[in-house]
Amino acid sequence: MSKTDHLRNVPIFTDLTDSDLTKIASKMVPRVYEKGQMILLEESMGETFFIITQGAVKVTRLSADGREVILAILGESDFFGEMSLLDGEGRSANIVANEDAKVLTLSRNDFLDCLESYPKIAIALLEELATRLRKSDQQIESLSLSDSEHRIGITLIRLAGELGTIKQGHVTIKNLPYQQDIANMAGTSRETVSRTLKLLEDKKLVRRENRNLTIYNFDAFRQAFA
Amino acid sequence: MSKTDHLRNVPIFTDLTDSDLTKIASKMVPRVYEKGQMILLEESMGETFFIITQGAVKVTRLSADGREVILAILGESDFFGEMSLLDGEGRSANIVANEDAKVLTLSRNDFLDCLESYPKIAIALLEELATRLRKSDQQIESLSLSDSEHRIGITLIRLAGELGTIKQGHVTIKNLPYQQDIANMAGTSRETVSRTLKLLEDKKLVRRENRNLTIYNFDAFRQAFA
DNA sequence: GTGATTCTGTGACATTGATCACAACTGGTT
DNA sequence: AACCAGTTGTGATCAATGTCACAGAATCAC
Repeated sequence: MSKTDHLRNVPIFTDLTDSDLTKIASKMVPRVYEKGQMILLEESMGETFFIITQGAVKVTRLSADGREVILAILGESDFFGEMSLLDGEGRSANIVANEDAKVLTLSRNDFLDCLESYPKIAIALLEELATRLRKSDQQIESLSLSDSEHRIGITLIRLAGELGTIKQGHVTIKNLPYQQDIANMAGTSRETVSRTLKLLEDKKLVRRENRNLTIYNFDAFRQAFA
Repeated sequence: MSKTDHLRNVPIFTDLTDSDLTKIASKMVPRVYEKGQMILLEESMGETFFIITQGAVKVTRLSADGREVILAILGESDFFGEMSLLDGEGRSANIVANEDAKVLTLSRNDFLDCLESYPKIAIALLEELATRLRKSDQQIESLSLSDSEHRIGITLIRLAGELGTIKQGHVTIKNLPYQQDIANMAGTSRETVSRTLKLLEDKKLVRRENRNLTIYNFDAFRQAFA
């Protein structure tokens, strides 16, 4: 798949003509990372915009004593790095390749040029940031008000949205992340995730086999937890 | 103060010329709310953009059983309502006047027109959303990793930023919100806030008198909690 | 000023869920 | 097959903090 083809799938570029896409694509530089590799480090100045063309990355923050919060897991056609470019502050999160990943990068100036020259990109980006803010707000709510079982349920819903495939009403998350990662997304401990997944299985809400997890009735599940 | 003067103070309009400001101001309609009044209701479709010219509002989400999370407290020159306009989703939060408040409103169409006609507004708005997203991420981190004392400390820092006045190194928050509201911002209980404020006072980190709270050494305080 | 209402302080108690410790499993490697 | 590192399951323990209950303060309304 060509660079241009990749760009076409990215929400913020969908409104552009092919020739505009090609122009932008020509400025983008591909890079490759292996699983576990750090892509962006907290505290460093962000100077690059990234689009994921293959694989997945996790966006994290680390506490002083080394514990980790996972803010998001991003996959193909998702992008990151825009925050520092927009408000000029240093990076506030780390990005790590969660599996082998390929990305396209755009320099600060080229990115800002795009925004100036294509107002549609700016507006689409606003849309995307609004959506992210909405998700963050939900996350804050659930961390504030829900117990660990609900938080884990909500985390599974998030994962289903990002990594799941639907098949006649039930959603399967292939290659479920490690329990430690789920814990870091849900703001709880690894052991609690282990116990809760078992509980959900006992309640016949989900089934696990190998590294896959299936939510039997996704709508009911959402109803129960969100 | 005229409408135009108010607009000039709003970050997303600062780059505009006076004549542009006047043009926008002419489309804005003022409204007044009294303390406690609901300005926007969750679930309803957002169709208006608001700028606060006087007073303060709180942005909340409510759980099924009536508990409340306060996502933000907004004051003069802050704005809200833009999220639904941008991504077309229904409202995800409630807005309540926290004290008597005056606002200027802009209709959906006029707002979107502004974005199209003044790319600078779009870019400034991107900046603002990036900043908010950053704050949300911090909030998620602290809810996930910090104990109640730290979360309350961080909440006081947020409040200081929004409502505080600096005076030779120490910051005073006049008219400290009720403990219940602080609890709803910090994701803890009212009683814990009461005990923790006392603890911070015992540690000589803050002083309380009447409804004001002073943080003696703001930098040190931030160091200790953020 | 008096009463009513709303906020705050504080003890007692119950509970959630973190932590520790270790066993069992899994998947890859030699 | 035997090993090993990385995951997961599970019991025991315990501290943090939510909840309940009520008293004392502050504020508001008349």
